[in-house]
Amino acid sequence: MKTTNSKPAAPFAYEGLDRVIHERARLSVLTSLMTHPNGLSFVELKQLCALTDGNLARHLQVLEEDNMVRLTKEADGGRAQTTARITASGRRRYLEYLTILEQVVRDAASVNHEGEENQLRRKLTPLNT
Amino acid sequence: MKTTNSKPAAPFAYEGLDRVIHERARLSVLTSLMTHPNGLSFVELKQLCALTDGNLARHLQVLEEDNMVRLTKEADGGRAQTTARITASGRRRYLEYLTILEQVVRDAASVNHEGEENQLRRKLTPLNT
DNA sequence: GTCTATGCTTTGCGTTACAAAGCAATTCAA
DNA sequence: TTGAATTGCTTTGTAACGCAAAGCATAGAC
Repeated sequence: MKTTNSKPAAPFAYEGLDRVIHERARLSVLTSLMTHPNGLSFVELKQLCALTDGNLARHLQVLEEDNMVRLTKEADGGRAQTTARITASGRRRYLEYLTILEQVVRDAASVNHEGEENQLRRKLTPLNT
Repeated sequence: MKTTNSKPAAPFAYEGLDRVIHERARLSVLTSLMTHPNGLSFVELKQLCALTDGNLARHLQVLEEDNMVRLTKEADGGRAQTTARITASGRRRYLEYLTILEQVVRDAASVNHEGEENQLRRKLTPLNT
C-alpha cells in the first residue's frame, strides 16, 4: 500500500495560479483592464504596462485566444485603433486568481514576526506515516 | 507639447515582480520555506508543493544559484537527505516581492464594486494630447 | 507625389519549465 | 551475501514561451 492516495496534502501547491494570468506582462494588462472597464487602447496599455509593441501584441493575442479579453478595431474618424476590454469570463477568472494571490500573501504574512522560529509548524501535517 | 516626458506613468508595470520568484513552482517552494524557518527536506517540499522530483530539483537548483535558498545534505544515520532553507537575502527579496503582490491585489480590489463603471479613471492620466 | 510618424504584426532566437528516464544508495528477503 | 525493490535525487530531451528586432501598412505633413 502506498500513501492511501489521499490527495489534499499540498497546502502550498497553489494550483489555482492560472498560467495565462500568472505572467508579469499579462497580469499587468489584465489588472489595467480590470480597473478600466471601458477598455483601453493598444497605446494606452503599452504605456501603462511599459511594454514594447511586439510584446503587448503577443500577450493580447494569447489573452484573446483564451477568451480573457476582446479586441475591437474602432475607426474613429482617422485610422482604426485597437481597443482591448476584459471579458466577463476573464473578469471571473481574474478574481479567482486574485483569491489565490491573497492566500499566498496570507500564508507568507503568517511568519512576518521574525524571531519566533518554532511556533508555526501548524500547516504541516506530520507526514511521517 | 507631448505629455511633458514625466516618466512614472506606468502604474501597472509591476517591475518588482522578480522572475525567479514569480513562478508558480518556485513561489510555492519559497512560501513553504518562509513558513518553515528550520528548513524542509526534499521529500517534504515535494509533497507540500505537489511537484515531481525532477521539477523540484530543477527549481531548487535555480533558487540556489540565485542565492535564495541553501541546500545541505545531512546524513542522519541512514542515507543523506537534502534539506532546503531560505537564505537571509532570499527572505528579503521574497518580502519585497510580496509588497508588489499586495499592490496588485490592492489595484485590482479597487474595482471590485462592480456596476459603477465610470468613477475610477483616476489612475490614468489624460494621455490624449 | 515623397517623407516621416504611428500603430500594430510577424519572425527568430534564447530561455525556461516540465516530464520521462536514469542512476546510485539503501533496505529487505531469502 | 546477493538479488530485487524502494527511495532520493539528477540528467536529458523537448515543446512552449517571452522577448526584441524587423517588417508592414496606413495617415498625415509637405
